[in-house]
Amino acid sequence: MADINFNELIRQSGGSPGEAAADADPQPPRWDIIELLFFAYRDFVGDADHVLEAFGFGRAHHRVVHFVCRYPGLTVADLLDVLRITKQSLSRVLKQLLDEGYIVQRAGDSDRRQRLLFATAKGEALVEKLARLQTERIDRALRDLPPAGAEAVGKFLRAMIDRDDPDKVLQTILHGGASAKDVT
Amino acid sequence: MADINFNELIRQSGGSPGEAAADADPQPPRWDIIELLFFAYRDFVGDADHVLEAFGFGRAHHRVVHFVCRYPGLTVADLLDVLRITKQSLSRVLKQLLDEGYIVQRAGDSDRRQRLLFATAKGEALVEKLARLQTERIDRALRDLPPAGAEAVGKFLRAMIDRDDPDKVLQTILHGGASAKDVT
DNA sequence: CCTGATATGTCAACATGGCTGACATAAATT
DNA sequence: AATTTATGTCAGCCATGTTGACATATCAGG
Repeated sequence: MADINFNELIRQSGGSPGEAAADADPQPPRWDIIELLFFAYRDFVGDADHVLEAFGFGRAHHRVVHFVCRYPGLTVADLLDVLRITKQSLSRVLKQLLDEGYIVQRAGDSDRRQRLLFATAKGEALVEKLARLQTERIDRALRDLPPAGAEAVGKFLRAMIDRDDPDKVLQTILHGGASAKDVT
Repeated sequence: MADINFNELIRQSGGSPGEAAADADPQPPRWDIIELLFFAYRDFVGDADHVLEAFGFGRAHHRVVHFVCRYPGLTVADLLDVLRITKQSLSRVLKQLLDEGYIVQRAGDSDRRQRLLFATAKGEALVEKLARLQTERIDRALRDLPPAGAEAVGKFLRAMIDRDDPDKVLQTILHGGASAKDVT
């Protein structure tokens, strides 16, 4: 293995000292948070990856069945807004999930062009299995924090999300509170 | 657009009530955090994506040049550990970054088989440009938190990362503190 | 009722960035 | 001298994103 001593090699926080020399470093890069986000998210989604592999699915399938399960009656258009992918990309994974009985469609009530999507019991079971894994990791990470700390984490994550052009699901998450029915 | 009322459709937190009926719901899924992580990370990396596109690069290039810039002298093997990809995948993007002058190689001192990687000024400029964008988002999100809140976010992210089989870079991040030289 | 807009589905082609397997070279190690 | 290690490279496959074009069903308005 390589024998580098990283502790001597880490780039120091200050910028290269050949610039204007007095620009007061407006916003020193948050190297720590940037990298922690990378590693944390990698391991977070990694939990699900192993299980998904056994089902012959990928992350794309997880995202689709997750949001359909969580927001029953979601239309295809809504799902496209949430995932921000093209309908061609969606249709590939959605078709598999439909064929294999993880999701069912129903024509819309007021608009019969729409396909309302619902997770089957099979789909719900998969989503819950995956969520359980990820929840374990989250609980473990929140366990050592005071209640105010856990609250801060939620606030932080919300504040990291773009406010402009939020889709309906995102609106619900940001404003409705996860088990909402108390939105005006 | 679809006219679903999400507030009526959100799946309630409790599980399906057809089970053992008295298993006390060991760990209710953290739907909120799971979804916030998805959206937050999507927007977080989205910042960089637009800039990268202008350079003809993708996320893979960003990760490589980022870690090389941050940990100068990183070997190829170390980089593979950090990114957890195969050398074939790495070589594709690494070659481009070398050809276009964002990164340079040098033979190792003690082991001349190794290729120590260093970011050029051009590479550093790109990394800092991207880090500045992401830092703005992070600062914005931390701004409204008390100091204890920001600390909680860091702790949370660290605790979300797998401890087993950590590579050297990760060791440094988790234990060395971002500007470390005080590790025994 | 006809017309145009909308919601969805589908075909074809392509790009990125993962992967495996096989093999080559140079340098270190034994 | 033989083996192992660090790296590079070729060839091909897979998952998942993209664009463009086009078909169908349905809604909505004159």
